[in-house]
Amino acid sequence: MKVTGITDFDLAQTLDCGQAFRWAEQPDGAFIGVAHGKILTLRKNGDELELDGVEPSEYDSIWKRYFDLDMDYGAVRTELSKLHPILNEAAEFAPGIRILNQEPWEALCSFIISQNNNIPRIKGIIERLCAMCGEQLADNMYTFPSAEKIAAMTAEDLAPIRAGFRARYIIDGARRVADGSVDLEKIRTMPIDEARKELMQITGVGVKVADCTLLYGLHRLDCFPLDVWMKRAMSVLFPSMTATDFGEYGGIAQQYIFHYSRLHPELFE
DNA sequence: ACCCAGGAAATTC
DNA sequence: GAATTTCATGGG
Repeated sequence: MKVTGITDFDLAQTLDCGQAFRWAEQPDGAFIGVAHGKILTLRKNGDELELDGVEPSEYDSIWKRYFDLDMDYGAVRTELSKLHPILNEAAEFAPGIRILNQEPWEALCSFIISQNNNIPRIKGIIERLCAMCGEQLADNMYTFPSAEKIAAMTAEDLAPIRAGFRARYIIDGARRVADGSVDLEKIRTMPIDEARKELMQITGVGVKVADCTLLYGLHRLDCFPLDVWMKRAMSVLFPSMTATDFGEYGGIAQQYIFHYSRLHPELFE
């Protein structure tokens, strides 16, 4: 199906800005990925979004929310741009970024894998994890494995995905999610400090991984994850500001700044 | 050989 | 308690 009137949405900016790891750009500019247990192929032409093989009912129940298409990012950008001229520049650099509503366990697991790691290798580990434990949908296409499936495994079982020291963190996270001692849907509506504390029960989850889980998996848009890039950006570009100064949509500001910084490394030499 | 990567745990001071 | 080291793996 095709949806028209889509503004403030660019596939490359949104799907390749470091918030999600399972989308691949095709030579013709389409993006193919797996989410919610389904393969999806996307194309964008002007304000028209094309979703291969998707019925309107599925768009309404899954994909509209996944891509956060009900939120007015133009209005958010206008407000954020008032906070700082460099934030305005970062937002104008990639105005088509949206914060996805990823599945909470996938976000948690992905950002556990992300620690002290680089993005190409994060993607490789995740794809090997999906191939080993997920359900096959097509050639080389697998669902993201459930926490229950991974909870039944050991760190040695995961050795082939080459996650290194993160393997035992993945398993601890899976076990806690599977047995309910970490309840991601309860965490969704908790006060932010309490939510963070709950996630940090998991071995291998500190403040940064917790914040990424909250922002990308539970859509807590006030979370402002500080990784090495963001710490550099804050000290060099925003020395007068702190994370909380960016307000209720700070997570969106964070994504503009992260993406802008990553594509302008010369700013930090 | 060395340094770094969307960090956090383990150890030491 | 705060500062430092270690943890696998792979690429530049």
